Amino acid sequence: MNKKRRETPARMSDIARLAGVSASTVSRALAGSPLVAAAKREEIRRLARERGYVINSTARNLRLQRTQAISVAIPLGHETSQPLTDPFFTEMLGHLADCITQRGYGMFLQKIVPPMDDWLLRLIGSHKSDGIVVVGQSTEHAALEEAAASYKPLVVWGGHLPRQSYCTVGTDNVAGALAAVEHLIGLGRRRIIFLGDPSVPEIGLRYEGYRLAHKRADRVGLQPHIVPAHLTADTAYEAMRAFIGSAGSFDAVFGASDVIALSAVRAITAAGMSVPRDVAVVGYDDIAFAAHGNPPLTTVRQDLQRGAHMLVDLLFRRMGGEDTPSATMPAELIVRESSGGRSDLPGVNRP
Amino acid sequence: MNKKRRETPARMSDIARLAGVSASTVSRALAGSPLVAAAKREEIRRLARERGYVINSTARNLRLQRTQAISVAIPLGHETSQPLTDPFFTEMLGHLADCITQRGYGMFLQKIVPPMDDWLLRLIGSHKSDGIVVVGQSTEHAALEEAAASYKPLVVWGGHLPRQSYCTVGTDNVAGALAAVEHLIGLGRRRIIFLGDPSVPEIGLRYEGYRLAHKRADRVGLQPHIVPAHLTADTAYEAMRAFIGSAGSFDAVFGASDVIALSAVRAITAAGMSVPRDVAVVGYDDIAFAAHGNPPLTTVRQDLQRGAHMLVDLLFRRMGGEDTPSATMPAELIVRESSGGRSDLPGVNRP
DNA sequence: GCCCCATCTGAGATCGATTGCGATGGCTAA
DNA sequence: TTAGCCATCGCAATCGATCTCAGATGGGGC
Repeated sequence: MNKKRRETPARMSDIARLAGVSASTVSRALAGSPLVAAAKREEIRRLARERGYVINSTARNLRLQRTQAISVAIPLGHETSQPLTDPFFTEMLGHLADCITQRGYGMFLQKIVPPMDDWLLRLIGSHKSDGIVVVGQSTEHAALEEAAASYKPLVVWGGHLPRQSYCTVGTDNVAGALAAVEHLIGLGRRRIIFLGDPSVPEIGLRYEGYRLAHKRADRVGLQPHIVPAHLTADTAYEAMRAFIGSAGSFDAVFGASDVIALSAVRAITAAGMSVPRDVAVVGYDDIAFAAHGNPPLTTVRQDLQRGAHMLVDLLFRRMGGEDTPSATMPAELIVRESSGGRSDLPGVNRP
Repeated sequence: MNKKRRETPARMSDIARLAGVSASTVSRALAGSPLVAAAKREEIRRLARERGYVINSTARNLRLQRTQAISVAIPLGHETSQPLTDPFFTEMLGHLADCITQRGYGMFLQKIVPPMDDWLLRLIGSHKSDGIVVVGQSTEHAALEEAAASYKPLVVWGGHLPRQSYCTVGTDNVAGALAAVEHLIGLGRRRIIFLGDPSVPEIGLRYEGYRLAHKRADRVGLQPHIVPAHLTADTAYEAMRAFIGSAGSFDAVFGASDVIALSAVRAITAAGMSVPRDVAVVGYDDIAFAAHGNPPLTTVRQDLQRGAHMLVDLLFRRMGGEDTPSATMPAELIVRESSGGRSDLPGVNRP
C-alpha cells in the first residue's frame, strides 16, 4: 500500500485535473448524470474512488441551500443541573437517531440550557439543519409559538395545548394520568400526592388528569395535594424527603415522570415505609428502568419508538411543504407491583 | 409586534444595505472587530438583532474551513439489530453531548451500520466536522488504524490494543475483568461462564482478564468456558437460554457487559434457577440500570462521565495539533447482590 | 496651507461544488 | 458540400461570509 496521500484534502478540481476534464464534468460524473459519456463517467468515478475523494459537504450544502441534517434540540430550562442523563431523553434520542439516520440525514444534537435567549430563532437562522425536532417543551412554549409562525419544518415532542400553533406529537397526557390516578383510587387509596411541576406543559396536562380523576370520584376523604418537584432524580428525591419530614400524611404518590416516581420510591423506602404496602407509587413514561425497579414500577407507557417515528415522519412531510396537524398517541397504563394492583384489570379492580 | 419578516432569509448584504454600509463592515461589526468605529458597530449590531439576523453557518464554515462541530460515530458492526437503544451508548452519548456543547461545538451523531465500507474515510473526507469521537471499536479496528495514519483529530472509546496507533480512552479491561472473576472465584465459584464475543477488542481484553484469573487461581476443578454472545439484550438472552438448555453445568456467569449480564439473569431466573444462590452473575459497565436490577448487579464500574471528559479533552488537544497518547482509567469492582458477595471487601472475602 | 499618518471603509478574491447556457465536434441527410 | 442535430463538455455565475489590500477621510503638526 503506497498510496500517496495529499496533505491538503483533495478538491474536485484536483480530480478534474487528473482526469483531464473540468470540475463540471467531475461533478456530473459523480452525480451520475447522463450528460457525461458513460466511459468517461466510470473512469472519473474510479479515479475518485482510488484517490479517496469525498465531496466537501459544506461547499455542496452552501450551493444547494440545504444541509441534509436535522437538529434535535433538548431544552433543559426546568432543570437545575446540567447533565443530559435522563433516561427518557436518552431513550428518545436513540430512537430519533435511528429514524433520522435511516433517511440518510445527519442528526445534529443541541442541548439548550439557561440562559436561553431566542435559541430557537438563532438555530433556525443559522441554517445548520433542514428541520428541527424539539424534545420536550420545557418552559419554551412561547418561543415555540413565535418560531412556528414563520418556520414550518419544526415538530415538538410534548403536550398539546389549546390554541397551539406548532405541531406536536405526544401521548394523551390527561387520559394517561386519569387512568393512573383512577387506578390508585380504585385500589382504595385516598390521599394521593402529585409529585411534579405543572408549569411544564406536559406535566400540567398530567396534573389536569390527576384533578379530573379526583373530581370524578368525588367522595369524602379524597384529598388532592401537589408537591412541586423538578424533573431530575435528586431534586425529586429531596422534595419527597422534605414532604415526608413535614409530617404530611398520604397513602399514594403519582409521579409526573418515572424518574420522579422512582426517586419517590427511594425516599419512601429510606423513610422506613414500604412500597406498595404503606404507599402506592405510579409513574409516567415506562422507561426501560421501570420494569426492573424494586419493586417494578406501575406506570403510564409512552411508546417512544412509535413517537420518534411519527415525529420524523411529520417533520419530513413538513419539510416537503405539507402542513401537518399534531398527533396524539394513546397512553397505556402498565400495572406492576409498586401500586399493589393486579395487572389485568387496570382501574377497575377493587379489593 | 409587527416585524415584517422576509420570506427569504436575510443575508449579510441585506443588513449592510439597511445600515448603509458594505457587507465587509457588517461582518466585522458582528465579529466585534475594533476596525469598525464603535458607534457604527453598535448601530449595526442593533439592526441585526432587530431583524433577527443570524450568520449563515454553512457559508461561514466554508470560508473558515471549519465546522464548529464534532462527529460522534457509533459503529454497530457487531449488532444484529439496528436500534440504538443500548443504555451504555445512550449514557455515553449524554455525557459527550454535555462536554461538546459546553465547548461551544455542535455534536453530529452518526450511527454506523453494516455494510460499512470505508465509512470513516468518507466521514473524514466529507468535512462535516472538525474532529471525530468513535464510541466503541466494534469490528472496526482495521478501519481505525488506517484512518489514524493520516487523520489526527480522532479519539476512540474502547480497549487499548498492543501496537495500536490511534488514541483510545477506556478502562483497564483486563484488570477490571480480573477483579470480577477473582471475586467470583473467591466466593467459591468453580465453573464460571464467560458470556460475550471476544472478537470485539474491548471484550477480548475482558476475556483475557477472565483467563488470567483462572490461570492465577490454578486449582483442580476450575473450568473456564466461553459462550459467544453479541452485545444486544435479546441475542444474549437467547445464547444463555440455549446454553442452559444444552445441559452445561455452571455456577457463575461473567457477562461481557451489563446488558449481557442482566439478560443472563433473566434467562437463569426463567429457567427456574436463582441468582445468586444457584448462579452468581457479574457484569461490566455499571450502567444506571445495574444498581436497580433485581437483584442489584455486581459489576465493574466504568466512569463514563470522566471518560467522556477525557475523550473530548484529548480530541480538542489533537485538534490543536498536539499528539496525545491513549489513556486508561482504573476499573472498579462494585459488589452488589447478584454475586452473593459482601460489598466491602471485593475479591478477598471468602465464606 | 500642505503633508503625513492614523483611522476607518469597501471592492474583490476566496472557500468548493453545482448548473444554465453556450461551444465544440462528429455525423447524417439533403 | 453544407446545414442541422445530437451528444458531450467547459465557462462562468452562484451560494453567503471572511479577509486582504488598497483607498478614502479627517485631524494634527509644521
